[in-house]
Amino acid sequence: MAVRFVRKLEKYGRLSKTECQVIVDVSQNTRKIAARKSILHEDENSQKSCVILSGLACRYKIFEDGARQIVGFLVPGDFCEGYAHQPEYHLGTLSQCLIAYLDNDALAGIMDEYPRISRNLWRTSKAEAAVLREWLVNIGRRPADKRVAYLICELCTRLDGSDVDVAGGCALPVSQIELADATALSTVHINRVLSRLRDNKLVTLQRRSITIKDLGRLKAYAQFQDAYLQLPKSA
Amino acid sequence: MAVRFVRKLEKYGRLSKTECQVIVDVSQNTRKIAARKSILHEDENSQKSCVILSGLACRYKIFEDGARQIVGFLVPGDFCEGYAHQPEYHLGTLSQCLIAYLDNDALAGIMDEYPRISRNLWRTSKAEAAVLREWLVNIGRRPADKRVAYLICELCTRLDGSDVDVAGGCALPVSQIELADATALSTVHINRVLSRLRDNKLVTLQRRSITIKDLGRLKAYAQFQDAYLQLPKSA
DNA sequence: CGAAAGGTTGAAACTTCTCAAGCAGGGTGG
DNA sequence: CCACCCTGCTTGAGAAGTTTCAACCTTTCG
Repeated sequence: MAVRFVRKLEKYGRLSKTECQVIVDVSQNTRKIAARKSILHEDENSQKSCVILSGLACRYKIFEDGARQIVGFLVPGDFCEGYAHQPEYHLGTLSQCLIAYLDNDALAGIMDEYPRISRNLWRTSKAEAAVLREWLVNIGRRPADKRVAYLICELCTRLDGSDVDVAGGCALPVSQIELADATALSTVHINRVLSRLRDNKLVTLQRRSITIKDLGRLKAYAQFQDAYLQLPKSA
Repeated sequence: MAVRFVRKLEKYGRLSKTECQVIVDVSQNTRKIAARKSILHEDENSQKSCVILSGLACRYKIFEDGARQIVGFLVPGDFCEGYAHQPEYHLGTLSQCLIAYLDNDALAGIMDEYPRISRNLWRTSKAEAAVLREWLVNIGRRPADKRVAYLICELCTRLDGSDVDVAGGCALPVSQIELADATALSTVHINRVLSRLRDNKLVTLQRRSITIKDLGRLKAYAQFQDAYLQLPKSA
């Protein structure tokens, strides 16, 4: 996740010509349906991995009582693997997505042939863990307003690092429900937080698009440091 | 982290004879000092990794205001890498530990020589991410009592999977302060939670040791499933 | 146009935190 | 050897943040 994989994608592109099964997953426009309709059910497809080529997706865990915790977003370029041992986790789309699937057996063969691939996958996984740590800290230690602001900073920064242009504003197909599930807050509270952030002229999130007047101010407010994302340009 | 590395440790053992610098880090008995005294400061030693051979350690992030969030515990056999891009993270001991340090340059050389190492490191990193996801869900979606119970289940299960014998009770050098920092609760609340768990005869945590009358009952209460730890025997 | 999903608002309840004070025990110095 | 001190644990009470419930509004989509 997290790390931009332009270079890596080229590699995967090379691989996909021979090994990958590229599938267009045209999910419904309705976000909720799209999110509920998972594209990688672990119990069914744990032997597959995928790369997000376009669109926005997320990983989430569903509890028996229906509660959901989103544990990460996936932007174009992100690699995502099935969790063989965690059937309660799913991968779902938040918008129309183009996704390249990759059979895990094929991946194993590729790693044998190209040793650098497994090293890159290690990097990928470490980057994902770095993001998870930040989410943990964010949910664990920050109050609601900064928590939401921080998540928005991360999403925008990662989108900006992929193919999306996030200057001042862009499409962000995330509903308040999904924001709530990602930040471990209730939807009602998310709503109040967003209106406060809007009143404070920090960020406006409406109609599936986001407007940030002053990204620097938002980052400062959220105490957001992008080093953990290990973006090429952040160095 | 998370995954038992008995087999892997043998490999590291082989490596350490030639490449690793094995250092005994005898931290003070006082837990707090030990925890505060980090053993891998990112700004200083980001080019080093290590393997915990014995004892209990943790990773944590410190905020400017002194708040701390523990993002993971390390039990014997766990591999731990420096975070070059996240200087606010540290690695600290919770008890006397024996730690093998490994220079990252040496590690890179080893990976060139033994391609399977990088694949194993990928596995390691994926296992760490799996644990982080569970922590995220735990902190995000579970009420305080179950949250603490869940963490205790994880710690005991992982310790049981390393060299420690956890039948009914064992040493657990974790203070209430550290539990609070790991579960994103206040120490006062941790105290009340622990006394409730004790009253309900689920778990007793006193004097640096833990007593569990009925582990199955505790796991059921915490809704703990150990599949994500990918223990050899859990299959 | 109607239905369904998501967004908005208010009020009450609940969980958790903060502040504050006191207790317990282990290690250290007199 | 004892007293002291420091750290961690315990307890109470009030405050704060967040959730829940419920109703209503708005937008989207068929």
